Amino acid sequence: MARAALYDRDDLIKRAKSVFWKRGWAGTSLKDLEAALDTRPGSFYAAFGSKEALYKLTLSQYAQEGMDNINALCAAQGGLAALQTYPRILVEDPAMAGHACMLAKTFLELKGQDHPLAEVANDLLFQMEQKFAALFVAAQAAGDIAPHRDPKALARRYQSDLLGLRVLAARAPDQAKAIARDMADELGGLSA
Amino acid sequence: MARAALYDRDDLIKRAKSVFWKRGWAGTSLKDLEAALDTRPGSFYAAFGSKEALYKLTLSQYAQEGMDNINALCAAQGGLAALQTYPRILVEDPAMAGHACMLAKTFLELKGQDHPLAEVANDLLFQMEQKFAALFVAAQAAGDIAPHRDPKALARRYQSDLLGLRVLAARAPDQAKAIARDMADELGGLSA
DNA sequence: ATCTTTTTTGAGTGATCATTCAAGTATAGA
DNA sequence: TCTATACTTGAATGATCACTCAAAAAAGAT
Repeated sequence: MARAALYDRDDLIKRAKSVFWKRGWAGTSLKDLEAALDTRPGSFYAAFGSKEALYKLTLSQYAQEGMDNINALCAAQGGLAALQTYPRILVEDPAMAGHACMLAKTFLELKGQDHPLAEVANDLLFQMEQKFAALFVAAQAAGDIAPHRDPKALARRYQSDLLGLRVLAARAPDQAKAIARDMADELGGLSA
Repeated sequence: MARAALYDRDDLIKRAKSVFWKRGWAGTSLKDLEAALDTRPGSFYAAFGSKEALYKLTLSQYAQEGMDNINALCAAQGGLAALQTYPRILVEDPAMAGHACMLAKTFLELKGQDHPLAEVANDLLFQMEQKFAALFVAAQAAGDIAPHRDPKALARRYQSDLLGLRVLAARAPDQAKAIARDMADELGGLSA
């Protein structure tokens, strides 16, 4: 054995995620990361291998947190209520508001350059969509949503609305709140 | 008098717009632009001054084209019908599909770096919103939308939905068509 | 044909980019 | 205490970035 690392790896990923989320892929330089992580190049590359590998880790952590949030909401309130509350949280939680969805930002920034990270973000977005679809299925089984509705279509529309909502939240936070309310109301009207 | 320029300025802006739209601000290098415009550095800087100045011109041209499209739709079909057709066009027109809204992309990429272009994109998005609001007002006056609805709120929601729609259109074009249809249907239900 | 004015060319600028690596430092096990 | 093994440091790498500028080329005016 020998010397142990001075840093907490998960904490470094968390800090990197915050920087990448805000500044994007090309907008974040290694100097930015070294400052945020308090790390010198050698340690950085020993720990993560490359800027791209670290970005990938932050995307996974970001998506996992999103899943955790949904699951917590779901356990506390049930499926449909969770879907209704989630937009409001996205818009009101100071940790979220101000930045749009990191997955969507990554996809939009890098898709046109055929960068591998765009595909990673896209996959994670699809996983989210499937999670939403599962919640719609459950809500339908519980009788909260009329039988003739297609849960997959509802999930896609829900995610699409969420994306638009979060772009607006980055532009005009107060107006986003009204739209989050509208979304919740509409979900309530799906039983007919 | 003396030698005349070899290029058509508007055509150069159009070509630059296409590159910037696809690759984004940081993802587009001057080499990319020189290749797309068939221009050498000296001419480029004589014509546009800087990469940023050209990007600004492309944003304006992009927004102007959007306005023109809306106005044409409006003249042909009337206000509400135009609002209903627009999402479908955005998703089906091969010139549009595949890329999300350039204004939103620009805003999302550059907002976190406090880049001046983010504010430019934001302003143009607001102008679009006001255009939508005017159409909702007209549709209300024509009796197509119930009096208790708030046209400004409808416009914000419409734009938000459009943004989400166009992100999805960049990810999964075929699924976006179904959502464009949903949006049109919902607008038809606003008379109650 | 010559002059004047403008555009075009392309090598060159310094800055910054992500990344590497040899040398220095710290620690667990013997 | 000594040694083996890892981690940390920071100067250096070549590539690419947006941009400049002096010289060459082109064309209307006379």
